[in-house]
Amino acid sequence: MAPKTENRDKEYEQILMVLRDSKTPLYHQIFLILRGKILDNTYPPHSLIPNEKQIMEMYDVSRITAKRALNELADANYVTRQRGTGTRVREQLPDAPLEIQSDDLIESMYQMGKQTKAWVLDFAYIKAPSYVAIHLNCQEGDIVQMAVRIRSYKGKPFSYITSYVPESIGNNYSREDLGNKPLFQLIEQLGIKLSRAEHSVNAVLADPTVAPLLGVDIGSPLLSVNKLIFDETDKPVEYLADLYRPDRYNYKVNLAVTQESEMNEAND
Amino acid sequence: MAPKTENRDKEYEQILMVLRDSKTPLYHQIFLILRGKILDNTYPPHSLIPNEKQIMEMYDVSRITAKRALNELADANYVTRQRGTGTRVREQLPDAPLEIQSDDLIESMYQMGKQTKAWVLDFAYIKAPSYVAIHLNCQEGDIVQMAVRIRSYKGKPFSYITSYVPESIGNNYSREDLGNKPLFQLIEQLGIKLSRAEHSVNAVLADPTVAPLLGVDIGSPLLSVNKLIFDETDKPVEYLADLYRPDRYNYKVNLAVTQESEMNEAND
DNA sequence: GTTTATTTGTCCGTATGTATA
DNA sequence: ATATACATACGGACAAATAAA
Repeated sequence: MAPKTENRDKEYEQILMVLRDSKTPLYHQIFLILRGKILDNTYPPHSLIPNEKQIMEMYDVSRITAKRALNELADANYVTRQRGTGTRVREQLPDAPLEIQSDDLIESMYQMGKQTKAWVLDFAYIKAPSYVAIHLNCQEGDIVQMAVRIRSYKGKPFSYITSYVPESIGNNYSREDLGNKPLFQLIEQLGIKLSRAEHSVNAVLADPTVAPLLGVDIGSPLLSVNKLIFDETDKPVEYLADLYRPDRYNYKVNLAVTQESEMNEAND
Repeated sequence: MAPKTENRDKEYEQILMVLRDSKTPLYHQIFLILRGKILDNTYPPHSLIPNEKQIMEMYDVSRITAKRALNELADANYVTRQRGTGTRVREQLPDAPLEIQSDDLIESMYQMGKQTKAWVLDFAYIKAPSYVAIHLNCQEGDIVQMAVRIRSYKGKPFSYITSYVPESIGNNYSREDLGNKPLFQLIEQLGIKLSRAEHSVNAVLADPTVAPLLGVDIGSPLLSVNKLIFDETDKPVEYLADLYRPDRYNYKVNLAVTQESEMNEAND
């Protein structure tokens, strides 16, 4: 394929441009890329990751740099290296990311509350900004409770959560409550039954506000999940804007075939 | 809160550092940030987005720069501006991102095939790399069919897809077939019934290989979705590593409360 | 209906870096 | 090497439309 090889050359030029323009050492950038693929399960436990020669070609670096990146992974206990075999992902990973199956609404939120700790950064009653009012289906001036929390897993922060709740619901619990119990439990204690949620998942860059709080560099990738949670009467009771460190949290979904889709299939 | 104001100052220093180190103009960076929030529905249609003064404070820029970012949004038909009122998100967005509800396995893949076009970049039979073999539950040497495709929505590329399929399945269709029909349909034509899928969602940075193909800058955020698809006998038949432009694709999930979780609740 | 605050529009002058002739 | 032109970005000032008190 002619255009491909043509592109290849340009790509390689760009690799040099980009990787070298950064202030972080080359070997550490490669370390981060490979660690990312280990933590997101692209390279699952027990798999062989690219060897020194392949890394030399992929990133156009010297063998010294490639080797150092792999050795960093080994030093950090992500992989084991063996002469003649290669570099293999360990069974037990250090700082394995929190994995939560986002299949069932309550169960996933329950697991989140059980396995992680929250720290309330901000807690205030404010006039609903236009975009929050639209999500919560209320008026622009209406008072809503806004809270900003950091969630930690095994003592390390992994998510930055901004929540908006209508005042009528929010003023039944305190700032302290929010640090001790998951928001969904505080809401359910009021006799409100949650029924469903809409999640919209995106990728964004860490901005100067969240980067230091999550302990990442500005401009590193974060998973953004906007959640709108409804009660039994299909009224929105909670709007969340969550940001996650991808190396400390895995958003997982299980999909199945439903009855309907099997019918749709038949129609083709 | 004392620590917060203390952080604020540091943050602002960093804003200057980071935003200004980039070669792209300040007003365009702010344009991109705001456009992202419009496209991911953080700022839904008809909502007011931050005004010039708020943007001046948020990003520590002059009014000229803030204004220009907002005017770029207006020129691109994302918002309408009105003196005394503010800047409001339009009802009809140009280049609205593709939204697919990833609730049902078949339906979501069917919608993807129906609404988008695929272009096969690469098509080859290779020895399964270690990490692919583990996902597909086969041996490391086994032959698998690897294909790389670009998917476009309304003529614009939005996803970079790498697929791995066992040889026994893959050699029943051609490279051309793959450009014309969704992979899941080609597989189902062989009498294989798909039953479930595991999705793992993450955020990554565009590397020099995918960036030009998706038409984004290197280092811009991409949504990464690793998909493992199983047949009726729970054998993995397809492993996909997908990368999406977040401004052209919205990954959406609907969660509901199941019977089980209501039982778990009762146990607390 | 009047006043006031908010928000955008328009204009000035200045400084800096980049690209071009 | 020099001069010119352009885009970016800052600060300040005033006008006009809108909304709230």
